[in-house]
Amino acid sequence: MEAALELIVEKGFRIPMSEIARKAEVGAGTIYRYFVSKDVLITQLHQDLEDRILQILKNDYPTGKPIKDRFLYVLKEIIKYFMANPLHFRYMEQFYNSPYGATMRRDRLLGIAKNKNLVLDIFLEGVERNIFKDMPIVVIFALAFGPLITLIRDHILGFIVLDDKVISCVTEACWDAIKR
Amino acid sequence: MEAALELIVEKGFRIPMSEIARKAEVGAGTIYRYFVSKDVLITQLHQDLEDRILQILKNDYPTGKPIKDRFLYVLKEIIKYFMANPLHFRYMEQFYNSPYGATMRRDRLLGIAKNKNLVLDIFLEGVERNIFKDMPIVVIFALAFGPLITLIRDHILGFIVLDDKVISCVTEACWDAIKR
Amino acid sequence: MEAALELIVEKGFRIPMSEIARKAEVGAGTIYRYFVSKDVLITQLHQDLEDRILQILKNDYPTGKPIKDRFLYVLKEIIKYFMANPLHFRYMEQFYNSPYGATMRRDRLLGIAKNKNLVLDIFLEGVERNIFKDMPIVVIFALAFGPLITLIRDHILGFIVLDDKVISCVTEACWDAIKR
Amino acid sequence: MEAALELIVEKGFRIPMSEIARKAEVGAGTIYRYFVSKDVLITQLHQDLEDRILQILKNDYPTGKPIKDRFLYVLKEIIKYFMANPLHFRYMEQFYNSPYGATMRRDRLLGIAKNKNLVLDIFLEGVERNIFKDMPIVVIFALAFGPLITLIRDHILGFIVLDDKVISCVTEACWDAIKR
DNA sequence: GATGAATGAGGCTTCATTCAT
DNA sequence: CATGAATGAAGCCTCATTCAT
Repeated sequence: MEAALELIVEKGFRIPMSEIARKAEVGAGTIYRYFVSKDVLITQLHQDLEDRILQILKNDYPTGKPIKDRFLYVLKEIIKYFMANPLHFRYMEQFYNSPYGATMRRDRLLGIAKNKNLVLDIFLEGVERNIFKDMPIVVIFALAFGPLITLIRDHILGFIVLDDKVISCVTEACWDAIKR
Repeated sequence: MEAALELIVEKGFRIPMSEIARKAEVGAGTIYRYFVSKDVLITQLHQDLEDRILQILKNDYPTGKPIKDRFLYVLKEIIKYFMANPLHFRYMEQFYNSPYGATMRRDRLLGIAKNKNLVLDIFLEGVERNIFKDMPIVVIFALAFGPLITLIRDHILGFIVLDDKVISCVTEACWDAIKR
Repeated sequence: MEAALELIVEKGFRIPMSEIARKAEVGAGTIYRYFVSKDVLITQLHQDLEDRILQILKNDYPTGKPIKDRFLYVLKEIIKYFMANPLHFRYMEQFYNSPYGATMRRDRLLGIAKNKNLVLDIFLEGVERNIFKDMPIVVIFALAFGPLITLIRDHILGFIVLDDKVISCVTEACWDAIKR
Repeated sequence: MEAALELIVEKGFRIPMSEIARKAEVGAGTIYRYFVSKDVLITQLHQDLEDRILQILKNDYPTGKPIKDRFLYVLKEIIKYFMANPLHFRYMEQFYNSPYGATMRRDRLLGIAKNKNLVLDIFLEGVERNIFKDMPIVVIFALAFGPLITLIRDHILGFIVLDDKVISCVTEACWDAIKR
């Protein structure tokens, strides 16, 4: 999976299985003992990455703290995760914008929708308590997470250095965008 | 190109040339009289779409109006364009997140960076005059356009209806995110 | 199909498509313009052979002649056809005794069951008019055609020369086996 | 061998060795401690089945009885054996009509030719004493055993029920076919 | 002696591209 | 200029066989 991750990020899903095998230093057939097909490998890899991110978000989640704290925690954690794992980000991006991700096709890009106990709750609470602007949840989502994706990509491509100061600014700005 | 656009949006770049030819009701070889290769067809198609969007932004551009007016104009125009041409949006998304778009790989997703006379000017002006927050231009970009991408996708997928009211709310929220 | 026939008879269904292509002096992909898959090629080839045999049986069929004449005509015609086309016989044999033929799996080996207007009629008439022994049609079939298969194979393998005299003897013997 | 028999009958020789191993509840490599290769396994299995049939024919063989008794004995014994062991019949059929059986390719289908002391003797005696029609031994073979094969297959496929009465009829009919 | 994970040659099939008509 | 049949390189996957444990 490591080899697949690296090669797919570098060359796209068209990478031949044989090349993945070579990079992983195993025989071509060996892969098929663990993944029924190329499609399954690709989907599985996505699943794994998503699970990992969700796990990270759950660790140290500041349950009970004010809503703004929790919101900023999630944003920062996601930014930090993808800064530390740029390959994961690039993989997710490719996956969602390809026929492979076409089936799920939700804005689960950051594993958000699935993680109902954490992120979704923040938004529901924010809307109910009139802390957020009066907009559909989906729009709140877009305002809060949309910039992150663009920004992380820019960081990975080297167009910007995301230091703590910038991260603080940006996450605060996202808060500004959705707060009433 | 019309046939290619529709098929690629539906099935991805893996669509065979022969199928594009069939949909276009021409012979398989005919395509090669107009495009040297499949790659060229795909790139050309992207180029065409990008040019069209830029052209639209230039029409009725409110030169001379206040910066906020110009900012909102650009955002709304982009939203309206992609709402009217969902295939174009989906194509662009696929293109950028694939090895085809890997060479340019700038955040030219909306043809913005290229259009230096319009959009970039707005941001430069906003930063210089201390209207915007004190952040790198790239970050301003992300805050302003990131949500749009997510939102347009949601609209195309049917998760939300973008009526004039929502559009106004969102674009205003983007303004909130970047304004000081 | 000619190339496939010869190679399959010689080496079995395991023959690679690439080899069939080479023998047919076409590119490997060309076959797939005419047959969706190897399975289809194999099944189609069987179908064609069967149709040809049925066609031959219909030519010069002695309608109206006594039942014994018609019976002997069919047997002899089949023997003569396969003597003239040994590859066809060998192909049919392989086909029926393989998973390919498993779906039909009837004793249509000689295209008999299908040809309801000719052969089946003979048997039905023979049983009704008490000319044949009092046995199920299926058994009559077996007695009449079973020996042919064995015999034709022996002839093809060179164990016996089927001249007109032997053919007459054998077909008469088949008649003896079923007549009351 | 049991597992191989069942699987090959069901799915043909293309069945993977690994599947045979699984059905036999042994490791994939274990098979190779008893059979050098897949080909050897397949051939050996055939050999075993053939030997078993020959053995059965020898038991209770009515040596010394009239030729017709001995003839009918052999036919009935074969029918009974394959009715009791339909898998064996199907295996033999597949084997002979495949490249595996191509090397022997004699009409040893029922292990007859090999069993010179029993079956062949009957035919030689019948011809010599002018009890049978004046035809080559091979033809006599075909007339006597050809129908059996067809009939047993029909029985296994469920097209007919071979009760004692039908068996008697058929074997008598075979006798009619070859007797002068 | 048994195991079963690993191997990699080889098979089927796809499809971008060519070129004779 | 259009056509579409032909091509064959290249990709995915299978499976007989091996061998370290």
